[in-house]
Amino acid sequence: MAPRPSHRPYVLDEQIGFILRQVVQRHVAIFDGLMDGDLTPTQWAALSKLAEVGTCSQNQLGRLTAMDVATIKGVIDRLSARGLTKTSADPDDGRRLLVTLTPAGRERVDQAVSGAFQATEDTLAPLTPAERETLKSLLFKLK
Amino acid sequence: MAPRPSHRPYVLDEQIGFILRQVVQRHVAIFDGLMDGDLTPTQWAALSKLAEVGTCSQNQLGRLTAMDVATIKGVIDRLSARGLTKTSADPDDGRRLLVTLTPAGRERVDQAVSGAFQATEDTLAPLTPAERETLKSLLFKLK
DNA sequence: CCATGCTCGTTCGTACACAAACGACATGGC
DNA sequence: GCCATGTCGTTTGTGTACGAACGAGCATGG
Repeated sequence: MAPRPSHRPYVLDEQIGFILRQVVQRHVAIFDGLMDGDLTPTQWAALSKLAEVGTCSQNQLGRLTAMDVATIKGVIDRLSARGLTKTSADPDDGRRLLVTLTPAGRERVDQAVSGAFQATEDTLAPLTPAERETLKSLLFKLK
Repeated sequence: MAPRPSHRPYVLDEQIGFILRQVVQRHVAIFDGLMDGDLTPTQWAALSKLAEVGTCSQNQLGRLTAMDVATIKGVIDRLSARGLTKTSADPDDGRRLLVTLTPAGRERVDQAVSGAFQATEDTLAPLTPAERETLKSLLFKLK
């Protein structure tokens, strides 16, 4: 008797997690190249979401951008240090820290939008429009 | 004249980078849950690749696992500190640092393989087999 | 046999990412 | 009015991730 005809071998390069990591790496590299290297994808997520929804609490912004409380804090600290965002206490709730885009922040957003679109475009460049839709709908199911 | 009928709005949640980040987050969470929390996806990549190819140089291992030289160094340092890998100078090339799986490392790999398969399985659970193949082939083009 | 240029590994600095533990505050139910 | 519960933000610790600068070793051309 053969000792269990076997498990198929584990091939790292076929695993979805490993593939995803590489796709993200490529995307981040493209993104950084288009942003004069002064806005990371994470920082851009926070800024653009803030432009989209207006002032909101720090934790709320974290939820909207899929960031941990500790992560969003660091991101907002860095953006505020650069004068792109500003925080203030919520008069209605002593726990909340309200985050707002400064005028400089709004300007940076306006100026960065086209690069952000381009980053999506360049990342998806190897795919046809139909493939892009397919990919997005499949990834949505895995969120 | 209308001031340029407009840019479509930038909606963060539709951008491939933002979606990818969330998919990776979910995958990593699944992976960590299946590994007794003591092997990260990155550490597993290094270990399993080492099991696959046998001893190799540190930078080479980094290339095989899509890690920066600085990143692979940190990963190997931590794995070696835990006794799962071992490094030694290459007698044939004074620059190279050879990395090897220790017996304990090999044992940990054997014991972790099923969890690694399961992580892939659970991550892809929302998709049909056909969709999984489609997704993988699309992602491959974006690597 | 030596200069040039490449690769190897290290170090430093910055930026996510998350768990866990903590104190402050808000709110609903009693 | 008060307590239980839950939310908000902070801090600490660990682990990726990458650019940039560095020194050392190797290999090739001249």
